[in-house]
Amino acid sequence: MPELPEVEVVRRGLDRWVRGRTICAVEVLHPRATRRHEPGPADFSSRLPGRPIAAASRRGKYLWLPLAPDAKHPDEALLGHLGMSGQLLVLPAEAPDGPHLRARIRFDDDGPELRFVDQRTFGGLSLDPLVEDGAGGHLPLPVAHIARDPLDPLFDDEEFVTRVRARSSEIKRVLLDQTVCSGIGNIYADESLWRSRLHGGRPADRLGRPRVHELLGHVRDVMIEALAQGGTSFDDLYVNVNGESGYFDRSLAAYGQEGRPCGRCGTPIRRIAFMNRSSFFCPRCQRRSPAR
DNA sequence: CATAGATCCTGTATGC
DNA sequence: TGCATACAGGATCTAT
Repeated sequence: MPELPEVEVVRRGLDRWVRGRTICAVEVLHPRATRRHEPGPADFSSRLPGRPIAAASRRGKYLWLPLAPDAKHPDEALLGHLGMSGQLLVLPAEAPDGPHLRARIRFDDDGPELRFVDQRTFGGLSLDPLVEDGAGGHLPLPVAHIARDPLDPLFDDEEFVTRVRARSSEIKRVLLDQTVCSGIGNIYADESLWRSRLHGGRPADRLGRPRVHELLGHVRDVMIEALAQGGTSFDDLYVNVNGESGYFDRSLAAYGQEGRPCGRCGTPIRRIAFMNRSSFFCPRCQRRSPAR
């Protein structure tokens, strides 16, 4: 599932293969692909041709391609979210359409095209105005409420710790709240909690500042490590989140490891249902009630 | 306002 | 074999 490191790999691919090119044709093949674009798929398709792509940007799990502004067009961006199963592929125009192709973007240089492929259709594309981010930058309007991510140079560690400790919810839920800190999904939440020896069910407001600082450090570490691995498994003409093969060899200590021995103490990793999904943890290293 | 839970979706895996 | 069910889960919506 694409979380911050996977999305960053895609962003880098888009920056390399799509930035500077001018869109010439857009096809929407599934209505859900543009459901977040309020004016509808026809409007989405008709407003993009002729617009050059100026950059490839990201905050948390959101990706966007700022479009070069001109006299007729204000600052706006092609915004994308991969959801659970979305892929943005750069492929030769003659490559056959694979299954679950939801949208196609062609360029006026007749080079490789951009395809949005999404089996479970939780992802989507839209065209949105850019607004100021309060620090001299811009971001798409639907992303304005999303917090900076831990790899953002302007991420404020002290503010994060304060905001986490202001919440009475379980710490895992707070980690997954994209308005507190963006980019963390179920996998990296479990991995960070395991490294921190924290049970995801611990109330956030009962953790001391040093504990939350340490947790943030582990969040950052696990993301940087995953990014370093992800950067190697892609070939050039293929901008891909290969949810199955590319990243499943990540060295996961907790996520998906039910029944396998904890890397620290050997106790079998347990799986419990939480927030309509699974949580994996070591029942010995990660106690719900802290030892006295 | 903060919080918790339901909901969207479809291919794959599992159970009877 | 075939059908039904569980599962994967990010973001948003609704209810309290």
